[in-house]
Amino acid sequence: MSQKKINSTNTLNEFYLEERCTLNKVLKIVGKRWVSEILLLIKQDVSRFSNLKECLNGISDNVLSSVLNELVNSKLIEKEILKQIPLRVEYRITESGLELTDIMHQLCAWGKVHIPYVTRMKPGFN
Amino acid sequence: MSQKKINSTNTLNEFYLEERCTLNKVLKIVGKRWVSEILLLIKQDVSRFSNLKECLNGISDNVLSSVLNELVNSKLIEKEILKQIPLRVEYRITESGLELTDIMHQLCAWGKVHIPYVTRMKPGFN
DNA sequence: TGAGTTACTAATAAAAATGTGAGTATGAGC
DNA sequence: GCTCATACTCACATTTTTATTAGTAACTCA
Repeated sequence: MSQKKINSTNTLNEFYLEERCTLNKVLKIVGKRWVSEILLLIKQDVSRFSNLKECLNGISDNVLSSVLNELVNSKLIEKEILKQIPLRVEYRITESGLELTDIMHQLCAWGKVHIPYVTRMKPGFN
Repeated sequence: MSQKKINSTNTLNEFYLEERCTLNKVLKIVGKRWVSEILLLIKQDVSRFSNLKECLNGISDNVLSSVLNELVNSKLIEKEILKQIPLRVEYRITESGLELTDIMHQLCAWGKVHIPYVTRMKPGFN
């Protein structure tokens, strides 16, 4: 994994923005790849590691695991380890996470109206 | 600038997610560093390159320029080149961008309630 | 002619995000 | 004791994102 260099301009800029407005902290969490999909799947009761993996074509164990950890850490989901054999773990969305998904749905609705007109930069263009 | 490798798993995963849900396209645009700040500043009539730069401690010309281009490209802002000497350019938020900022304010309000409880991963932890 | 200003762009470097493949712990069942 | 399954973790490689430095175009004013 990457090690952060505490004094790099990159990290300083990140801290600066997170101090400046909470929105930047929020976007730092939900703006990462897979995060919103995983949150929405868990909301729809896809609650297990292996089920999530099935639903997300191409995600690797490592990445799924790390996103789940961050979501637990951010209290958007909860993790329950069931004393079963074989080992079984369930993830569930929290009240806080649920509120966030409401806003994400609005964001998505906005996108459906406005994104068709958006041409993303072609690779290598910018 | 970076060149995209069309067939890298990274790029394929990105396309997969953008196909899967518009939300991922939206987050890909607004989840980038500086983007939300710049959009909100332009909404507050900070309309010129140099003024934006003053407001954003530490942003470099290159980065500001590339974010502005992407925002124009995504039709969240408009660019007007004024026939003045010295050269003067003004950016203004569009109707679409304005709608987006409404949702961003909600996201920010959510963050103010829930983020205090969030401990971000320490550098090097995950 | 040459310096100054605004609003950039290009090449490249540094850092972080993302992905790969192998390995781990637990206990069941053969 | 060996293999299997689930749900991971770790070290390392790849790719993208972000930042740095230098330079450009257009036009003014001295």
